Amino acid sequence: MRQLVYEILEKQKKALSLYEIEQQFDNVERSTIFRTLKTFQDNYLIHSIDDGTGAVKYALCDDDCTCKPDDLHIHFLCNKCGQTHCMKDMPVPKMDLAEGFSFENANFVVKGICPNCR
Amino acid sequence: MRQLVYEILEKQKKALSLYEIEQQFDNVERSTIFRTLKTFQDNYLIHSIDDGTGAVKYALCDDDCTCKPDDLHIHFLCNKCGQTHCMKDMPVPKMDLAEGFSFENANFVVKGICPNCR
DNA sequence: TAAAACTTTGCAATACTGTTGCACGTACTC
DNA sequence: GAGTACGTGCAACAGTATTGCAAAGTTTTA
Repeated sequence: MRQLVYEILEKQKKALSLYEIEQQFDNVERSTIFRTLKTFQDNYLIHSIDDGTGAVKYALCDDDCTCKPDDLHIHFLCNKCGQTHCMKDMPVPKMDLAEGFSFENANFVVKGICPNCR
Repeated sequence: MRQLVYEILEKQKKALSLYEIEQQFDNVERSTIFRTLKTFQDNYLIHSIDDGTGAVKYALCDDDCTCKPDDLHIHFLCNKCGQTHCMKDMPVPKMDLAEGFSFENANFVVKGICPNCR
């Protein structure tokens, strides 16, 4: 199961939701995939993205990814097809926060139209 | 009803979820507030923020806000108290997207600890 | 002013995603 | 072969968002 889920994520260049992964199988329970993804996440194999569509999406981490603030990159959500792309070469810019605010994490989702949908 | 909801949002400096607004009333239906907020949103009085907590939050727009890409600002979610602050003086940085991607909108949520929680 | 038209509200029900409890089955260990 | 650990599927539940419908309230119109 873990191998299969991993392969599905590997094949895709985009981030997939639990539901989308489920669709790739004939007869596998949501909960099974859910727990597989959770295992992956606990072991830093994947990262999850909340792109605001209501469904969390998952994508493989790079080999050297530690899922720490330094590794954060931007995600792109296409308003037309709903696909979420990892912009792994675009780090989330560091912001100078107002006095008293400390930085721990960030979520930067850019929305627009992807090349396939123009 | 609209006046009351507006006043609640006006009083708060942070963004409120549907549930939090509901708490401010004694006996008002979620759906009523929901539709009120929707009306506000349709008329560009408020903007909604999905900070990844699972509940969408709402905050008043500035007078001159058009809710267009130029008006986008950063939001800060405190990992301790869960409150979401509008950083209205911090615009979302413009990113040079890869070839073929067009920009329409963005959601930039910074997470950390707010001054009250340190 | 009374009827008609429209708006707002509350209740109930539903959708969707995520999450957990439990039982069964398989595989591994001794 | 008994015992243990793990993975899977089913069913149920949680939380938020959303909609249909009817009753109540408000405005318009003749």
